[in-house]
Amino acid sequence: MNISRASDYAIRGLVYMAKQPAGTVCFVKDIAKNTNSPASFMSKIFQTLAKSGIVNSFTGTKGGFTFNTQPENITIKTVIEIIDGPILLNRCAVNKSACNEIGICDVHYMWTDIRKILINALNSYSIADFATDKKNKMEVLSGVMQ
Amino acid sequence: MNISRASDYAIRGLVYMAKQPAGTVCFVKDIAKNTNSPASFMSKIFQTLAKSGIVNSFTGTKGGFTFNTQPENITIKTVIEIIDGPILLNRCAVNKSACNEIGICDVHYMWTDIRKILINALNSYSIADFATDKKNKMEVLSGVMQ
DNA sequence: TCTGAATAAGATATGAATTATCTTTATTAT
DNA sequence: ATAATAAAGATAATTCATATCTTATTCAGA
Ligand code: SF4
Ligand code: SF4
Repeated sequence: MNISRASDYAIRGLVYMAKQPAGTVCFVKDIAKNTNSPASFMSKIFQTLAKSGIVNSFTGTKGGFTFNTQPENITIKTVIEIIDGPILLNRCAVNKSACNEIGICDVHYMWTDIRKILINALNSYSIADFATDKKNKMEVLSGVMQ
Repeated sequence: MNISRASDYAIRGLVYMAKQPAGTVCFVKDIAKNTNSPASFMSKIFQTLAKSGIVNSFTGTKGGFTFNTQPENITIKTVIEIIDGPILLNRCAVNKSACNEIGICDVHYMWTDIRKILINALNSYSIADFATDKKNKMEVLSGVMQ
């Protein structure tokens, strides 16, 4: 039921990037430091993000990462899918051959239903939502905070 | 993000039980056979369900399991929590000491929000929903099925 | 042009959790 | 007694999450 640590790090790493001036080339070292995450692990994570195309990577001295997609257009669902793979609560959700009960299973439908709800929720937040001042964000996201 | 196999088995095992006449004492052997699940594993799972109190266990010949809570009142959330533990998408959701970013973390609020949505969805289905004829169930749950 | 530092990319290792299975014990009906 | 059942505990196999280590790439400066 948990998302992985890797996804948590990825999201917060991208939020850190989104807080920098647009176009800034960010080093893994700095991203890791500012998110209290292991640099070596974060490096791996950003490799995966780069492969997916949502960030650019530049090797060598002065290398690093920049956004290739606007933070507004990167949803939490997108990030989790890149890092953890397809979002699913039960194996039958996406892969028909993952379970041979499909067709006779009473509860299969429920999982597709709940999965839709979850995906919708994860899609309703973008990286950009967290890049602005925290107080403002809270007010925007929750409507009213006391 | 996945629920465990154990929870999947538990849910389908309980649905099988709910299909039997009320009060029937069910053997793990039969529950496992009718759900295509490993009997030894299912035995372990029902031990846990019994400990939680939602089913009764009877040892000895003609022993087995019966409901201790009406299937209508056993939601999917209940079952998953018994088997997999508290429902959470990220470690910060329930345990404040699980992450030392809490307090400074930009995205913490999001996880509490999405968690609520997920829990609500899991609570909207009960074991009894799947114990009746499949076609009827589909119609009830989805409103209109084509 | 060389050398070295900074960086990402790729390969490997560790550890924990999941998914079972096996064995023994306790209980009960016949 | 015997057979049938679950409970309990130990252990094994597998998979996955997590993290580190090694290699390749790029660039700046001598
Ligand atoms: S819910 Fe049904 S179809 Fe889905 S994995 Fe479980 S048994 Fe298979
Ligand atoms: S979202 Fe923030 S508070 Fe929650 S686990 Fe991740 S870093 Fe910690």
